[in-house]
Amino acid sequence: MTELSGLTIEDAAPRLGRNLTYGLLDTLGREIVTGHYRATGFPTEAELTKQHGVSRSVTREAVKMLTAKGLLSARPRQGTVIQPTTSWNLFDTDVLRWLLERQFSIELLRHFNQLRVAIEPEAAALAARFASDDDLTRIDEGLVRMERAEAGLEDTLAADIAFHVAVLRASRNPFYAQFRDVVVTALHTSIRFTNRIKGRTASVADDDRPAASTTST
Amino acid sequence: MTELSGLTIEDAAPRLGRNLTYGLLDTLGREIVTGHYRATGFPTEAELTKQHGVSRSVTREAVKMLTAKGLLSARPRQGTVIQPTTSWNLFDTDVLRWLLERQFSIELLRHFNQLRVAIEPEAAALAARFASDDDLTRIDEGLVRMERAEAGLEDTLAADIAFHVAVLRASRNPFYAQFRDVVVTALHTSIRFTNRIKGRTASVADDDRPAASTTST
DNA sequence: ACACTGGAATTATCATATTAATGATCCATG
DNA sequence: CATGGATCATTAATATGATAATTCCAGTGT
Repeated sequence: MTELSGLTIEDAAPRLGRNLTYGLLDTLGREIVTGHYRATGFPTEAELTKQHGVSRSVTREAVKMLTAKGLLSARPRQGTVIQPTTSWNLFDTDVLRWLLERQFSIELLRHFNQLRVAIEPEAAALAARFASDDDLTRIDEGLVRMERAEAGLEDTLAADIAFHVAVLRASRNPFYAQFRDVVVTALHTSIRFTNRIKGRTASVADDDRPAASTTST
Repeated sequence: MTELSGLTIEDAAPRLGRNLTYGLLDTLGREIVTGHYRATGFPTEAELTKQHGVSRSVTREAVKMLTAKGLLSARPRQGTVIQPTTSWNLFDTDVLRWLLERQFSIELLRHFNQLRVAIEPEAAALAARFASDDDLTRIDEGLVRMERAEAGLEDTLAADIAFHVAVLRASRNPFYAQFRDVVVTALHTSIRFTNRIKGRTASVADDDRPAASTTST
């Protein structure tokens, strides 16, 4: 279901089990965001190695990656502790995916859409000023695909993503472009876990306007 | 100069030399963003340990953290390679700081302000709807401090940061709140490297408007 | 040309030992 | 009783050596 293989998004797919370290990273990330350690506190390095049957190298490197993403903090004697959610990097696609894949993610998705409301119109405005010919081509292709999707000829989600990604990229602003992976992750994850996304088709009409003004320049 | 100790921002200060791993992380991060390895390519794990005189553990963990931030990618036989800038996580405060501390950061700062233009008004709008009493108190305090700063009684930058952080927090949206550390890092870094920021005082008038409407609810 | 195979380079993993940092405890001293 | 300092225990940090897994490249045969 939801055929997406034809897209250029497969590189965004996180090879979870690429090796032991990434596997442990994914497992621990999920457990942290789902509150698995709320009562017990996060285990020590030694306990982790024993529980997961991996070497200390793997454990330490996974913990270091989680530290880099803002989820953990390690100090001698104190052990490894989970950081408050405010310091988690929500714009890290791994963190965002873990958060969206758990339950109670509906509210997070609502918050994310509150962000898109601010980002995407401004991105479209920037795109209108700075987009290159290639950027405009990509936006047009996205529009065509969305029309085809409306007619049932293509996957709606894939077309939606392609269009929004094209606009973000066309802004020629690295901070806006950064939202590319975030948007892909959010839409991708949300559709996989809630196949009944309401209100998305309604927003297509809004998306049409700034894009049309962009392509007309 | 620019007394900032009175703020609650000191926890955002990155203890660079906390240990060997973080020291190497910082060194390598800086070198990567400044293009130090553009010609040679990134060294192998073995070369890094030799060049920096640290153990493989330290090297591997620093590389793993840079991988988590999107700057590197490591595979057997291929070695460790620098990722295209589009995959760097700009909303990671380390990455952002490295980018801003190098030369040519003026354009990045301009792009960042293009982002703030989209974020902050919407954050203020959300704050007007959802801010708690404590949030409003913090916003008012920020306004008072900005007035005092205008009169030369307090550091302008510190007051500016305090106000904007208060608004972002009051939005009650984790994605907007996430920009807290980013804004702090950007303003903090930019002022340290360019003591002659033009146009900042001019923007105070703009900031006043949405905030006033917020506090009046 | 083309598929296959072996070797070499590099990261990945495991294991163990030692060092450093830090919170807790205990004790001497006032 | 309080208090400051020495000591101890715990945990992450660092170092090192060995082995495995991955994958690019060159050669080899067809």
